[in-house]
Amino acid sequence: MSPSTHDEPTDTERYDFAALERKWAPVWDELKPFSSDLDDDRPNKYILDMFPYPSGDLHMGHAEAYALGDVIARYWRHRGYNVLHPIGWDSFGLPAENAAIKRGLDPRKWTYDNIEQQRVSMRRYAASFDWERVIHTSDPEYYKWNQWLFLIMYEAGLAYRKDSWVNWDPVDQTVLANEQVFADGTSERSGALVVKKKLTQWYFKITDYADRLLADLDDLAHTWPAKVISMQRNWIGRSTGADVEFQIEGLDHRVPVFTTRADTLYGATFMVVAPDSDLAGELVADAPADVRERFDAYLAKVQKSTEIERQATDREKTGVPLGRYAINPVNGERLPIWAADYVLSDYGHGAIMAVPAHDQRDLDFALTFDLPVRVVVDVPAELDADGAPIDNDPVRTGIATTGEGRMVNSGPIDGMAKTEAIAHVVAQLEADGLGRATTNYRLRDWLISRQRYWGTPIPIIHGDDGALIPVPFDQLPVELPPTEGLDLQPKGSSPLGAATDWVNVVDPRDGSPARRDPDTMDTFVDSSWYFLRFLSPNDDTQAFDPELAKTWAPVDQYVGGVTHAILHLLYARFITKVLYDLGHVNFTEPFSALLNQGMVLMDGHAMSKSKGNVVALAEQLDEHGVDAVRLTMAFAGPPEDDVDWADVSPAGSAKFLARAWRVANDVTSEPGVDFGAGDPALRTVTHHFLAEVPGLVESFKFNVVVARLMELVNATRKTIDSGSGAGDPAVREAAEAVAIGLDMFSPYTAEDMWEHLGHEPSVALALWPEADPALLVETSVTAIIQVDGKVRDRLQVSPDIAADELEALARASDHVIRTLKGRTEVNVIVRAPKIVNIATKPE
RNA sequence: GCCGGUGUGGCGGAAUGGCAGACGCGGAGCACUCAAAAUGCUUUGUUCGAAAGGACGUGUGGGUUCGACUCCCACCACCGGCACCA
Repeated sequence: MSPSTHDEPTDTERYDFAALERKWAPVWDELKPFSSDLDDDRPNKYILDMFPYPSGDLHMGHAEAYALGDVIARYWRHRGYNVLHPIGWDSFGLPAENAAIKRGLDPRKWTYDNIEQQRVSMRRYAASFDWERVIHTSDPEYYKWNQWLFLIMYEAGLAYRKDSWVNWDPVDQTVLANEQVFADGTSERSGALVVKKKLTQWYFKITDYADRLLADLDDLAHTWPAKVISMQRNWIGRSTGADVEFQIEGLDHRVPVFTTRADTLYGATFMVVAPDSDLAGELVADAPADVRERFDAYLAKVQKSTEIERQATDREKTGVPLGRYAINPVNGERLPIWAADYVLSDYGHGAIMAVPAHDQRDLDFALTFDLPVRVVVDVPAELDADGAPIDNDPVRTGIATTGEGRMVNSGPIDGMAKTEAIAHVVAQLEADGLGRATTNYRLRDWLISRQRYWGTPIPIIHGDDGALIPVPFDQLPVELPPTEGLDLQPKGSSPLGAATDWVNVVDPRDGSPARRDPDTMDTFVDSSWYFLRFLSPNDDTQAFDPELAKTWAPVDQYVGGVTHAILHLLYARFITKVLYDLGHVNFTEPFSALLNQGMVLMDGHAMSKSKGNVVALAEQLDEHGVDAVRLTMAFAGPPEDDVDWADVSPAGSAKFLARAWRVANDVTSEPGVDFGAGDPALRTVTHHFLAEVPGLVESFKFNVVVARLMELVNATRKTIDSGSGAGDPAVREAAEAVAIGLDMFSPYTAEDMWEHLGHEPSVALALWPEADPALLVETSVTAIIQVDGKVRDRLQVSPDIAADELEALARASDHVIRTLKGRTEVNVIVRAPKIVNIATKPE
């Protein structure tokens, strides 16, 4: 039988989530309960969800993130805070451009159509965003300020051009920042294998900030996930050591190398330079033809190899001798110089001193090419099962010794331990002007140029003499030209270069012909400061209002996925420090606290079309309702854990919502009734709930909050059905607490309950009721009676029972008497009123 | 290899050093129903026992403590980051 032929009750006794959504969405549209006036006198909270990229409609991942962020935003409103909870779109970027190319459309259309679709879905999803502060990074009114940011950084020397080996995505036909290349050498965007190209590009000088980006992580250690902190530390990759300068025979300047093991300097037996470094070229410049040919052939081979091949760790060492010699500054020894690709041109100085005895890479190389190995650290040998020392000679074992030991074969530092030896060598080098203590970073400067259309034009004009001329501030924005007549097809250079009318300009200095920079900025520039734009989204005189930034920024709580652990979060931290240094903001970190939500999985796997396990959000919403889906996201577990949709029950959530809703329906007492006359047992449950939930929300234990809501609903149901009944004021008090608490998770249901309880919308604006301390005092507690730490009895006692009285009660327990039989007491612990523990031993 | 995190019922998960398994899913039974759906009630860690009542139990092995899921040490497994970075 089809359900539609049923005689369904049409009255209000039936919970109908779809009807609630239809009923309340228009009321909220009218009421605008989440529009924020930044000037009222309540305390501030800035709650920010990472803004989405408009790729199609919202999916389950968005649903989780926005459900969790909304719990926090709604919570602080209930606590009486003035909450700023804005939303916008990160709407520049490659997917729009690629989709446009595929369909022959303008990327604008694809982008803004998707934004509209997502906007409609978000409103249905009832995320409590302030819809009057929406920003799109692809609006000229927004990206104008990207250009402003670029220009102030250029003036400060923090934006610069250099010719360097860069990561090139052969599919998207653009360069990428280091952060956008995965460890396996593939592009974060297209998945293509990234190749190296030598190009002149724009960079932001993030390396100048490496130390501060690292040090300030300490301040975030308690409010950011440990995982993100650790990933950023790894990425910055600080390494302390020393620069050592080597004289090269026949060269008029010394060559520095970086080492973390200055103590092993006496063990250096050769030097290696990166084949693609300028130094290598210089060293072979006037080499004999045979050396030169070998080197050129090697360099060509290295440049053809992919990042993956180069990084294979068990790869055979390769290299060529350059026929040149370096002089060891501490003992004057001549060290042959080789070129080998295990040395990287863009780390340290692109050259190393090789100490094969104590560095595995150098040892592998030395053994391959039969170079000398000299032990300078006497590392005590480990003992085998019979107590005999195990041979640890690097040449015989092929294993470099890296442990602690005493220096040998090292002249004046013989006998010293590592730390002392390093200090001694560095001090000597400094005294001789041949070296110094220094620090290196894995972090590289941020490459921001992109050879694509759909991004912020770089506001620079190239004079025909090669001069770089910043576009004057009053001529911003440099707007993107229309796509008509432009071929957006990726071809290795920016499509903007072909927009003749746009790219050809006059040199502001003398009126001669000049060209605009044809590249656009990495879209991570857009998102590195957007949190400031929300404070004054329509300001056309400045990027953001510095006064509002003082009171509202940094963001109190940022919510988003761990995918941006390095990329976006590192860039935003960097740009914030730049804005601080340039006097635009008075803080140095953009996000005071960070919550990473987990992923939504299906059957143990990330959802993907190829796996065929995609759960459609729209279908879930239609089947279970917005409120049930949001509640399910929060109840599934700790927010930072992944949610497997196969393991959770939106139907169960809907069932609970119906139960909660019926409780409010059943209430018969009038609004404003004196709760004091209500059933004390239920009131105690309610006030424990009111007291406990704030701490739970503030420590992100949303799943426990939902459990507490369920307990409160169950207790209320029980009071209605088999206790003092629906007219008890305590039932109303409990139902009101449920409505306010439930608003954080399931606002439609909560709003309807609130109305049934005789209140005006919106429940979202209702203040959290204060817990009455008098009701939190227990009149009777359960004391645990243990023998040898095992529970033997439970006694209901007064909370202020005296210790000796409790002990006496415990000893009177049958269970205790029985257990003590045949044992001798050795100790008694009494912690009244909670516990008595009698420790015994056998007689 | 280095760094970080996590290990609790059939499942998702609770638990300021003090009742392990809250809350829910799933299962079983019952009520309502001609029947079903919906709803409600009971029950549900393993194991011995007819029951009363025991024993065991939070990855493994130690330790601290009257008392350890919780603190310390060592190890194992899984997840994540970095890795030819000198």
